[in-house]
Amino acid sequence: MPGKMQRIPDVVIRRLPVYLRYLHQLQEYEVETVSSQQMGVDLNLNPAQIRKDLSIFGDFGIKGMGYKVAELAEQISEILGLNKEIPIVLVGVGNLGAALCRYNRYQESATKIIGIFDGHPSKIGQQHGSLEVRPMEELTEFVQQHKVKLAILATPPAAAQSVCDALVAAGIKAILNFAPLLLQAPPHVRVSNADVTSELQALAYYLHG
Amino acid sequence: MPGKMQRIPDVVIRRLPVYLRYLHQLQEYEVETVSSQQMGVDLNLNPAQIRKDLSIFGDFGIKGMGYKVAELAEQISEILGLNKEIPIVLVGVGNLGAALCRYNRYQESATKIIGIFDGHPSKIGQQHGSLEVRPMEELTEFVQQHKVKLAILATPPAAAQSVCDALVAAGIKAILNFAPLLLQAPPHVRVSNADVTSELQALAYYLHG
DNA sequence: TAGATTGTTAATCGATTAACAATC
DNA sequence: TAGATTGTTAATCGATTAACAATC
Repeated sequence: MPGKMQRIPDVVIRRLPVYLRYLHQLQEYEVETVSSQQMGVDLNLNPAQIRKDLSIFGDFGIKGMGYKVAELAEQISEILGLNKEIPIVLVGVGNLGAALCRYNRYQESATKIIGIFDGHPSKIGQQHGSLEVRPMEELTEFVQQHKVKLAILATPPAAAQSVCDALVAAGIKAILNFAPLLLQAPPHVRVSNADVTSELQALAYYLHG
Repeated sequence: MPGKMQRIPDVVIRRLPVYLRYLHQLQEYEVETVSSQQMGVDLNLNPAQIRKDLSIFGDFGIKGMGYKVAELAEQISEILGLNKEIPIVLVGVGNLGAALCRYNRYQESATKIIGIFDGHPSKIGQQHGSLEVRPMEELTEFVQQHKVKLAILATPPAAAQSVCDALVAAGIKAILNFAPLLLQAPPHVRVSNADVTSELQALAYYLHG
């Protein structure tokens, strides 16, 4: 669909990592091709939806045959921009932050935490894996020097908005926010909320009803 | 709207905790009433949507005046079932699990982790806050004895599906899944995915484009 | 009362799904 | 070729938003 401009819904973008992980799994079992029908069964999705999602980005399938697993995985990686390493800064090295930090090392994903920051003096210099906690004062320079565009925010809620502002000012384009509050950020900065308490509260609804 | 039966979209349920937190914030500032207009501005939502969401559950507002903050917070808590403590079991006490465990104590929310479990022998008996890691063998009995309906799954992906099966068999009704894989669960069990890698990969898309 | 704001209906918008011609 | 499965159009479904009568 060359040249055709079109807004891609966020809900589609959020399914791409799901497809990608599934394809990687198939690769482990040395499956070479897969149909949208089969994907639909395994992922609990409508096959037409899967085909539609994929066809937004190109004609990746082969009629009568399905999709080549390795090729499709490659294409989705490319769409998401995962072919090169994506550097991340993490701000707030508390319980959760430290866990994410260690978690980071075992994952083989393009996204990689390369700098960790905390506002609390006692934390500065602490070692987490191969990373040392840096003071907030170094944030802007670090982000700009390493061309970091993605940040994880895991501070206490009281500090979150000012950290967010600092990240935005430093040129960050997207934030994964674990702090339990609604961040105010300009429209060109994408914020994704991953607050555990809210998730649990929403699930609580389904326990009665 | 007494007696009127209607399916409530998940997207509405997921907004309720957002409203609730906002109302709690207003309470801290001793704001007594709030209009959907004001809420819309502060939460970046359409006021009509907020009114519609709330009116599904009852007539909580006062025409010409707005909503009483304390009363609305109470109502939403009730809708979500947060008026009584909601016991949670956490399975998988790795980095993330342990962090969630400690995190748990500082939050003042109705949802509370009361039992933590791990399949790895070396972890059994470890203390995390006031909780001691229990062996998987005790899971079913614990869940049933304490009438636990909500679980957090934070095991490595290889163990996740069998843990999920065990949780379902024990009578769990909802699972917050941090493991990076798609869990297969029966329709009466609600699964919410909170996989960090997928979140980051989706955000990666917005860094170029 | 006059002004403000709700709850709700109707209009709009957007996403999902069914259906099928194209074609491997 | 016959069977299978894509990419895409059209139909459906559902969620968001605008508009406004009801009313505090």
